[in-house]
Amino acid sequence: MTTTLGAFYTGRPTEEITRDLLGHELIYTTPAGTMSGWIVEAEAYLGEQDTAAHAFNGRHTAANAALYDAPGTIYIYVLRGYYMLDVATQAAGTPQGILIRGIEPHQGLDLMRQHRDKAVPEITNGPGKLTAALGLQSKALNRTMLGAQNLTITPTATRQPRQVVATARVGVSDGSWHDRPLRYVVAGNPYVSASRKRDWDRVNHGWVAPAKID
DNA sequence: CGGTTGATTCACT
DNA sequence: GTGAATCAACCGA
Repeated sequence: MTTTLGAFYTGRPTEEITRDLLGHELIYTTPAGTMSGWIVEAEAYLGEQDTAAHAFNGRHTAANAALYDAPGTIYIYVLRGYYMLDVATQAAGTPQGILIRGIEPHQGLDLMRQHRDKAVPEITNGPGKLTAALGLQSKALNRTMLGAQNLTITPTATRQPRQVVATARVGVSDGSWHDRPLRYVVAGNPYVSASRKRDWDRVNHGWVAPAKID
């Protein structure tokens, strides 16, 4: 059987895919070095019906065309000067997707610091922050597939969340879907955006087991 | 072609 | 917690 990386992103509801994506590792390879991190926060956007989605009501423009592409296609857009990283889910023509909102750095933290001079966890605890840390400051990869260039996400989880919590999406205050629990986070992880210090799991960061020593 | 708008972040109080 | 910066993209004229 042929398994493509994109196969992970279709065949079941986008909510389920989004929840499942926590613990997968985002890996960006550049001439200066490799940077990677475990996904700790992500949001599902469910297409034409979703009042908060870019494809709400069938909106289809040059800027959001990636959402209509094959599952596993990278969707990058700029919001208030910040680059956002999404992955298209579902078959081509069904414009659903996942916004990556937080990663826990694994490889290349020093390189991330060169791109974004902040202490942990502020370096990658938001959607615009993590792209800045990676130095992903262009739309060059928009509408390309994960794994086709120098940005990929592991097809399976490399760490397992102890508990996943679903909440309303951040920055979605209007529309009938504003309360839907489509944001998934690794409970207790410090790299979850706007998380409280007192809620952090300082020992395992909300994972079932500590990271392996490479 | 100009006014408006965010799936945000940061510096303040 | 609140306000302001910021800018590509959208939309109506």
